[in-house]
Amino acid sequence: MTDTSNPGGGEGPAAARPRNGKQATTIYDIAELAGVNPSTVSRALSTPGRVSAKTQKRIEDAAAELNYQVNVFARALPTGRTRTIGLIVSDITNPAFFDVIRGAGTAASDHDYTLMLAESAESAELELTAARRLLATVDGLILASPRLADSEIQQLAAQKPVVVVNRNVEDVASVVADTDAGVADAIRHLATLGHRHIAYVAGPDRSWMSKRRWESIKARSDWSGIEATVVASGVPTVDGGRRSAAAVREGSATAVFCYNDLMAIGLMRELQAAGVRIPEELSILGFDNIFGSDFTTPPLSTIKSPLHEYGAGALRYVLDALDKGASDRAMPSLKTELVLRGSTGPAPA
Amino acid sequence: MTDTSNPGGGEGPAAARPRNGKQATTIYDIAELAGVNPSTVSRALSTPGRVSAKTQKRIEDAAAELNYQVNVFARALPTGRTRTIGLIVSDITNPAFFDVIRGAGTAASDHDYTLMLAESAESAELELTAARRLLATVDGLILASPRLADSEIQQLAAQKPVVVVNRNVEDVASVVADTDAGVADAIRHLATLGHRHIAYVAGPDRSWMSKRRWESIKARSDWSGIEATVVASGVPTVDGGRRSAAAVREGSATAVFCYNDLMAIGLMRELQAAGVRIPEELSILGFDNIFGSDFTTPPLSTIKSPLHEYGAGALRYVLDALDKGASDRAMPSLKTELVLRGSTGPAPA
DNA sequence: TTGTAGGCGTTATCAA
DNA sequence: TTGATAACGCCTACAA
Repeated sequence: MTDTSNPGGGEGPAAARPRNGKQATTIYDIAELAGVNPSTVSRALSTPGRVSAKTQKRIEDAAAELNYQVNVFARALPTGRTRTIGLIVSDITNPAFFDVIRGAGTAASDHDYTLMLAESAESAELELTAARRLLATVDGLILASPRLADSEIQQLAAQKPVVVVNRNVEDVASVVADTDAGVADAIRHLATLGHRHIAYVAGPDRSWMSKRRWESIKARSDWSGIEATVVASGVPTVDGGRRSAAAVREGSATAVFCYNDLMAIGLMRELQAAGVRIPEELSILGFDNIFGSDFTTPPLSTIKSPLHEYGAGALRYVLDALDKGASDRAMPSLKTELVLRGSTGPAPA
Repeated sequence: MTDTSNPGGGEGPAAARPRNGKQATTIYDIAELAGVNPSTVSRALSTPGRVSAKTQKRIEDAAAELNYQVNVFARALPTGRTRTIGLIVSDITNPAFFDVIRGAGTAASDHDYTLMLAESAESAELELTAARRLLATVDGLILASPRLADSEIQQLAAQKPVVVVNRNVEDVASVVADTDAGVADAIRHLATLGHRHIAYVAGPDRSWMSKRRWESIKARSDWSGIEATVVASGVPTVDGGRRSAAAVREGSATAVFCYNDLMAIGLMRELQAAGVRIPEELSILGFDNIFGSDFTTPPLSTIKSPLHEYGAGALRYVLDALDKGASDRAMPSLKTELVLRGSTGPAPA
């Protein structure tokens, strides 16, 4: 269709060097040009301060002139370090991970690290494969909403620093927000609006956070004298939400929390398609406050998660663990927050 | 807040080896256990077929018993190959890239390659940095909707196989869909509905595809005797679309194409907020058919792009280039397609 | 402060 | 078919 020209001539087995045929420049070239020993070049370039200012400059100039680029593999071989952090998200199409990714990415850049991103498409097997593959090349790993078993995660964490996001695993560092704060506000709000019975549409069974959210809702409802029940569970997608519509209608709840915004959107649309008016007949709440949660009519009320901080916090933690060997750094306290929009209203009479 | 326990004891400089203290097993260990030379192990494990069936099995058994894992750095040093392909997207928060990423990711897995994902956040500088960094470690690179200058891309392509998506760059392989097909259908549809004047809200000036889409719209409008004008341009986001609302209202067009769905959604919402009824007073069309483009009220009419195929096709091309050295493989012919939903209707009288 | 020399784990060349 | 041996590019004791 468009350009099908040769994107670069192959030159057989010499794939290591640039395709223009010239050898990539090494510290030996620099050493020669600067009139010093290669080891001095290595020191100057990797451990600034261990070389006299004069030779430092000479070496830097030579490096610049030769357009030198470190060979990360050669460096990784003796050190084992790559200045790279891996991030695995359970579903790249879930906008909730946008900000997690951005947060981790910018935090990585800030520290001159590179982020390697992979997704598991909600599959535990794929996740394990990706994790193992990544772990071989990165210095540390962040698992966002992992579907892996605790034992598998612990096994990974035994090899290199690992941080899980949105989940707790014994002996593994984790970044989780305090869901209680947002949930408390939400339930207080619903109580004020006259709701006496609320429902929860849960996420996947393997989701630690889905359970956590339910516990929070349940505790808070009890406290407020409101009845709360789990009416369904499913995949944490728009489609999963759609499929929960029947169960929701069968119940007698006048307000329903969904495990996340995606499910809430699916539920709302399916219900509306069946003629149910939102929020007049039913109030709907999501979790996370993802991109697009305000596109719907009515716009979705939701409990906002500090997505960006998940990513940034997790990354900083990994870096700390890398630096200090062990990390006793306290995780920042992250809070959720109620975002009221149009999908919640007074309980029907 | 949650678990802040030590995610793994540091053991000082020996970061290369597993944290349990044991050395990682090498081909030397296998050689010893199997009673052969390390070089034979290397052959057996990397170039199957160059070793007798008997020793092959012995080596594989030994490798399995010792739970051997190749050291990718050590392998990359002499070969220069990592079985890794880089993918840089201009904006990770644009759902249009979901399927591009998925397409490339699964195609990579199919061929036992790993995808490294990075984003440039619509910044040419960040993109160049990311591209250079990636290029050092990957075997090939895919640039999706790059903001780089042609010359910069050509420079990258001179080093390793590079494919650009959604853009044409001389002497660089590219994957682009035929926008004419979908645009022709759309304009025929609008003409039938009585529209005589349409507008185009363009994307970023650096976007090759934005220009391409305009050309297609213009050509097709001329052909149908419809007047077509560019009324605005901006960042390809919801917000960018919002900001084009004023310019759109000032014009006299009764139907407007936006560079992408994100802009179309922003425009529609801004207009609706100002009391404009869609599609009664104005028809709106987007491009790509992204996730969420049907969340709006009315749901968005759009021209669907073969997003998944962009990713898969680009990846296969890179792999081909890697294999054959040069690649004269023809790109698959990709077509766009009109998706009619609720944001288009008869021209107002 | 700088030079010397050995090693990181694999692949590749050359003999045997 | 297999074994010995030299790269690959960099880092790091150790010695000067």
